Amino acid sequence: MQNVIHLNDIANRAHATPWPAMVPPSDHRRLEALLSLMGEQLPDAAASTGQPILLRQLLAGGSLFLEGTSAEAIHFVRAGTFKTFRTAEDGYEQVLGFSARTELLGFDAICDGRHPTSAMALEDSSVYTVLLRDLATIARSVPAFERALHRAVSSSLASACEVADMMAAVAADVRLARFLLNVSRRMAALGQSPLRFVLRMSRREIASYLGIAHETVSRSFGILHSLGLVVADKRDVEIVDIEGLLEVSRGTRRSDDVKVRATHAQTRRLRAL
Amino acid sequence: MQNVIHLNDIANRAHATPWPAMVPPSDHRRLEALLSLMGEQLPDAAASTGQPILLRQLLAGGSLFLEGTSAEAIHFVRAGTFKTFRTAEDGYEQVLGFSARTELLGFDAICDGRHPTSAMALEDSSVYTVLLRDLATIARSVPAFERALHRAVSSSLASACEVADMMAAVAADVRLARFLLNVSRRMAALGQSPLRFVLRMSRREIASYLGIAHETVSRSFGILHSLGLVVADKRDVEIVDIEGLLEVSRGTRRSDDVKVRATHAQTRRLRAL
DNA sequence: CGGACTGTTGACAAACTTCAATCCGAGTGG
DNA sequence: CCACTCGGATTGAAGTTTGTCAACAGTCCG
Repeated sequence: MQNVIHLNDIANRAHATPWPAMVPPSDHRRLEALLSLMGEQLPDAAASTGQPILLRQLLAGGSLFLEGTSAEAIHFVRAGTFKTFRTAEDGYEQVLGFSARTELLGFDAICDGRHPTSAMALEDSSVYTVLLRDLATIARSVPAFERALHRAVSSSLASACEVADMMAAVAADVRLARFLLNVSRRMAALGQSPLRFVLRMSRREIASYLGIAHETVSRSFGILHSLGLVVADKRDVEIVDIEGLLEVSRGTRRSDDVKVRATHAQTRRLRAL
Repeated sequence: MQNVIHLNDIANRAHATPWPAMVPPSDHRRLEALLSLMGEQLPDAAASTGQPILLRQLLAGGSLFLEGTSAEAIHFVRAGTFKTFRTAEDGYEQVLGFSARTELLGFDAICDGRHPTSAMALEDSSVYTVLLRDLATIARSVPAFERALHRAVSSSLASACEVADMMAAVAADVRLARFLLNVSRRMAALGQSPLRFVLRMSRREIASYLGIAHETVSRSFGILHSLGLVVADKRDVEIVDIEGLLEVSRGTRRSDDVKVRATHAQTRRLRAL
């Protein structure tokens, strides 16, 4: 309900703002731009299929799609930042990830036709949207698009692993260190400074993402600061000692669990011979 | 290294066992079986492309692929159970997920050509293997395969969300409750009893997956037992009161975090008008 | 039977969540 | 225009959960 209102609102103000909510498709150039974004060569000129690729722009706080709604498209982030999240029955919001330029959103809805998550813009953002209806056609007629899609999906899976990496194994300050290093790497990949950046998400969102209380996030920032590793003022972050931060990020749980596990695995393999 | 040894060993004993490690491709029938497994219609007879789809069989404890090795194929689980995991420098093993029949493994390696995770069989298992070299060709020539692939990838993404759901938000006994319900649903989806099943993984693996100590897993089993919700003897589990288990699984953190967040989002949207 | 592993339980210390108070910045309304 | 409110962020104190260390029962296998 809220989203309907919201989307309408965005659409309504389209005439009054330099950010129209939905740009009508302009064949080929759009595809070219998308492939360029995703690091693929331009399609051979013959590939001008005229398939509709939409450019959609959202304001900070705008929803790209909502949990539970039917899946109609996938989206490649062109600019800005999104968070994906699920909302529990009691209203608790679990942040599942943050997505920046070149990342893919909405693909997890294909398997059952409904979005298992919501996605919201954390700042003014824009995405290339490909309708599911056209997906197979484009993929088949433009190999470069298919490659880009496969890589984007694969990246999504890989970064899902990183989420687990951060949440599952460690103390709060180590989680925060890993999070900051993760952000740092992403910034570098986007050609921005990996040592000085502005977080686009609130402490609460970070806390939900890392699986800790937001007060603990603040305290962990304090710990990293007192160790001389980072300087943070609200959302402005500077990494002072990245080596030290890496050192902290290596902390895990007690590791005796595992060595036995490895031994066990070897045992099983040997036993199998 | 170990895996090379291992695979060779498996291959060596192929002549002495009913479980050959690598079955030579037998065109078309293999593809048909794979598509049937993935819930797609048989391809039109014309689609007999003769693309190699391998059937690979592994013993309990065998590695399907190892973290850091170059990616050469993707795998559809035909039978058995796998765990995927990453090993930290200090040897701590973070379990990222468990995969059963119809699930896809190895796709997260496509983006950079190296496996970010390892996969190991928890019991005797078998997979259909499609070489990356052939992937685009098959996908383009067999639409049903492409659909199946997209759905499988999408499912992987969706279940990655569930991991986050379990690990990030809750007390240990709630995590365990969610885990058991998750297993229960998967069992149901595979046509087995959702109320009585055998876990294929150890307490340590569950603990790593849920991000808690293995002793805490034992204690949480004890709590769920004392609440009259489940009866567990080692890896044999019976869900006695699934409603009660669902009730427990709904527990989250204090939820005031979120409601404000929603208000905030609305504010931003309204402000934007 | 010894060795190795799984699973369970107890005790204690450490870390975290929660509740609470405060500061600050931004937008609202008088 | 300024006081006011609301939410973000930080910090303190208290209570609880959980991780860790340790010991032990049960199982499988050589």
